[in-house]
Amino acid sequence: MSDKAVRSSPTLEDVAREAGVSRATVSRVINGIRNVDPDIQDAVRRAIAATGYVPNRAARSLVTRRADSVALVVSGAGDEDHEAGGEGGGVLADPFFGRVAGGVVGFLRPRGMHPVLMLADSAEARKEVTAYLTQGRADGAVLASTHAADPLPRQLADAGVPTVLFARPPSPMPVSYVDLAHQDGARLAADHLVARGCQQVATVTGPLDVLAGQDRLTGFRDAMARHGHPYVPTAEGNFTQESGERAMARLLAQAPGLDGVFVANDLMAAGALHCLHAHGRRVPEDVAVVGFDDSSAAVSCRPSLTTVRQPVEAMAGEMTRLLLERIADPGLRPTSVIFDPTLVVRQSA
Amino acid sequence: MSDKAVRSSPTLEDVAREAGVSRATVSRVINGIRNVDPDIQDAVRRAIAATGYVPNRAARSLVTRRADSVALVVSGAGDEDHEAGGEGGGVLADPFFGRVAGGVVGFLRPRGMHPVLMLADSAEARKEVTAYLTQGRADGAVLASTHAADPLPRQLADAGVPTVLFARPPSPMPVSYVDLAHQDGARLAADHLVARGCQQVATVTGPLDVLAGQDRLTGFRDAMARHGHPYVPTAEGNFTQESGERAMARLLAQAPGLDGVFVANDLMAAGALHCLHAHGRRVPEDVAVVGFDDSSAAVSCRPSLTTVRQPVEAMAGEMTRLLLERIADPGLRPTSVIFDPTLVVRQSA
DNA sequence: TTGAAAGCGCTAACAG
DNA sequence: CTGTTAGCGCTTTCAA
Repeated sequence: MSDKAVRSSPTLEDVAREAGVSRATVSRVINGIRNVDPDIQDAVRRAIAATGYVPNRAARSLVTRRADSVALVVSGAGDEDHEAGGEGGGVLADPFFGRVAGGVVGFLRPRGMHPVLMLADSAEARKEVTAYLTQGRADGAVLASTHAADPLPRQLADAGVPTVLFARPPSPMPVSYVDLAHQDGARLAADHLVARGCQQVATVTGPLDVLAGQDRLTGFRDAMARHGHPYVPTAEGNFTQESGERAMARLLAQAPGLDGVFVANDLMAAGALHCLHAHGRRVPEDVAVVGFDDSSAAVSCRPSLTTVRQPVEAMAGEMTRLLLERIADPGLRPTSVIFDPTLVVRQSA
Repeated sequence: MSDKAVRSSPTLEDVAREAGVSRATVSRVINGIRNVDPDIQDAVRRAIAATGYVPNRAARSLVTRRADSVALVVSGAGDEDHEAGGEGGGVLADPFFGRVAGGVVGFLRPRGMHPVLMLADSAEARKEVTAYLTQGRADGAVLASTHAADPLPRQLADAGVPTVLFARPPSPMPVSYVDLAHQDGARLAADHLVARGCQQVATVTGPLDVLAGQDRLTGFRDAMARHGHPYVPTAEGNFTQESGERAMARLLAQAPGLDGVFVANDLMAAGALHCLHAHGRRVPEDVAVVGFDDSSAAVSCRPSLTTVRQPVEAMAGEMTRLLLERIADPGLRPTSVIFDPTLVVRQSA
């Protein structure tokens, strides 16, 4: 036996000894710093392989003051579910967050990073998120909020935490974000409905206290006005399937002769489809329906949904890229990247 | 100006000076070690508040050799999607993983922890996961696999990483897991179908190379046999909605007179509903349908699904509890916890 | 019950 | 181009 037991993993010191060089040199090789003799690099690499060395992140973080990690925060404004041991499923179970997570992971993974998943749906939870970031356990955060009034973006900005948002913040603040050209998307829907000959169109809107909800409505209204339809019946939903079903019923009562409807997201559109079916209206023969998002709901509906596609994964990827950029260069000024929607034509319109 | 600029966050040293004690004492107070004079404790706490001290996790990890963090790994066996910058949305977008994530976060958050989200859907990715854990960046992993042949559980076990699986591993290995009593669930479905008077029942199975798929089938068959129906027509699906739709069509061709069907998960059941509707069969009048999982699909279907509930969030929470237990006491022998399913009656049966 | 001191493994000046 | 050296902030014996 040697002086020390074989336990624990090898350190830089061990590799250095094996390679017959100093710790510093090994460190340089590992961190890809040039100015290292190629022969020595080889020797070091061999030594690393021989010892099975893996760097100790904590030690590195301690000196670099970087966690080499980012947080993926799913946030709400409410004070809903508290610790129970099984809550929060609701928010995370939303396929939308799955897509965001997929985009974030897709970007991070090739770079050897993985996000820390945090749920911030209460004041308490938001404080924890801020504390976590402040502690330096993650170098920054990508944040997707469900509610417009979410105070977390501002909290993080104030705390000096590099942050990138999904969607423009409702009140101006110096923070980067990615978003979709919602109005353009709504216009796509309007143009399609008009092009297929709809004479009386209506719309189920999203919650109007959310920017996306507003923008999709105004975009749709403007486009319809340009097509000579200044008045568009509307009914507000809250992005859930059930609310879409109810809103559609109200629309039908309000405008029995409607032959086209733009629903501000696919989930509500699925609800609208059920309502229409229950009322004996055929889709798309009697009523054409256009959704928004191109979520999984769009393809599982019958008929499948013609919808405005939001490239969520790409947006989440870009969000992550922006974050890493800011982390690397904290002096950077906030930016925004706006993505263009596209129309996906299926059966419903 | 003092000797050093005000930059950077305060350290233990600063707190100690402020409180007029030593670093060690402050450390003891922070870590809740007894044998510290109450008065001094107060002084220290005041000093902590005054300085706004937050512990540096990296420094702590360096000495404790604990990351105080766990990984939530979503794994597959395939070698599908590679780095592209937006992939992986598929797996994570599955509401099932959302529920798992919700359960894990629900358990972890009250304890001040947050999971690192990792996707392991290629050999490359699996190596990265193993490396990450081996590096000690996380103390252990909760793992949910999509495919039965996933080699990751074994890899982690071999690497000595504390691991807890969702679902029993297909080949025996010394690892803890939580699972559902699938056969009991299938029996619940059979009993319900028989009780409501179905004479000719069939079943759409899950993929039969997956334990859950097998168990649900054998459980259903056994129960039906006990009810005097030794033969049950079956069609295999792969847990996707589309496969359920196709399998249902095959079943209809095979047994045109069927009046009851057990579908091994809700997604396929939704597909079956569409197929039945297309064939002019009313549900539940002509054909009663029972699903499995009680996922969000179950309530968004029309008619809504009577289904066997799998308490995913609770299972994920328990999985996390087991993991923390193992991390705290690595000597512990592997255990398993089996949850009981319940029947949720809605409209389809 | 408290303090002094010795590192944990790594990076980053600074010499050579 | 490489080695020496000094910590990063914290926990933890070991004495007092």
